[in-house]
Amino acid sequence: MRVASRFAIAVHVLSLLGTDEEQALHTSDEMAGSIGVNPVVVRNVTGMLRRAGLVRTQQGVPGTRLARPPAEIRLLDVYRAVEDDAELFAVHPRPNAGCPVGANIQATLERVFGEAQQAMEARLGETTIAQVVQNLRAAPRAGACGTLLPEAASGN
Amino acid sequence: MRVASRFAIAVHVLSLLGTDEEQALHTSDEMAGSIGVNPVVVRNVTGMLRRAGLVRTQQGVPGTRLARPPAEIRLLDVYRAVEDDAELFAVHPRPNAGCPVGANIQATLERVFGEAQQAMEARLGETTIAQVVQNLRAAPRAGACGTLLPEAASGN
DNA sequence: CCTCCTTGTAATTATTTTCCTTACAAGGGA
DNA sequence: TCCCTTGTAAGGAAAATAATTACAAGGAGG
Repeated sequence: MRVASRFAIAVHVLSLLGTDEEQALHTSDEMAGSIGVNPVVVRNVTGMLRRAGLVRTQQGVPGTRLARPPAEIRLLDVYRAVEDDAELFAVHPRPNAGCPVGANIQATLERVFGEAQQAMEARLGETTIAQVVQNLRAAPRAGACGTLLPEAASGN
Repeated sequence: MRVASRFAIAVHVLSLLGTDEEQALHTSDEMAGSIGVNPVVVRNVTGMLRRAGLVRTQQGVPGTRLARPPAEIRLLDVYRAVEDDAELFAVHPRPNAGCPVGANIQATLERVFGEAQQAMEARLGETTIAQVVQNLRAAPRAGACGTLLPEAASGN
């Protein structure tokens, strides 16, 4: 459990928007019911997605909609939208500069860790929201998200 | 900053052990001086590395040494030793099962996120401690780790 | 114009992780 | 036996994450 669940929530939001393009009205309350979190969390995530140009929202106007087709939204775009430029690996901050290892370990680790993170991000770049939606449809279950009970968000 | 710096510390430890195989005596205090952390942290990390079969330590006997050559220790081995089977990505725990998206999102996310994590781990599997040590030597600086002042760990 | 609904965002609190430190038992070597 | 080490539990500080409250900003419809 390292990458904040904000990323998973963002993918969930985009999946909701991508399942029925332009059809249903997706408010933060409605989506919060499907995700199981507080509506404010959804609004914070949609705000990040909006600043990244992935969705369109407007203050005062109910609903969130995709800014482009699901096939053109890669999970990497979503990741960067909600995680910004966060480093995946932490490096200890105070190695001893008087030691040959300590003096150079940070630069070396940043390089090696950066390569690993790039590999992860490259994989995220190969999957789109459209593929996620297709995967969700492959194992569908009945129910409508718009008729959720509020308790769904707080109940355990 | 998601993966705990424990991983970076573990790589640092193994780099120290790998720079001068079998030569110097590497106690937890001495390594803690190079890393800039409390010796207990080092002992906890070496304990995990020992249980993973990467180093040899013995209660009562000073020093830690590698259990196999640096070229045969991949960063992936180190990662697994200190992070165990931790999931890199968090998934929101309470999606609404009554919604088609909410009912299937967890399985889908676990698959997609798992692929991304695998890509990252695969990259870690391509780098060895020997390579890290070689990289450290490419930009050496004077100094000896064994003569460190204790303040190095707490000072800023 | 006014009311009602929404979104946007700041601020607070709670919960969980991570990190640092103290303390001490366990154990080998001189 | 003494002195050093490692191993580990336990406490607490600090940071990150999550959940919630509160309210300003703003469009839609009457």
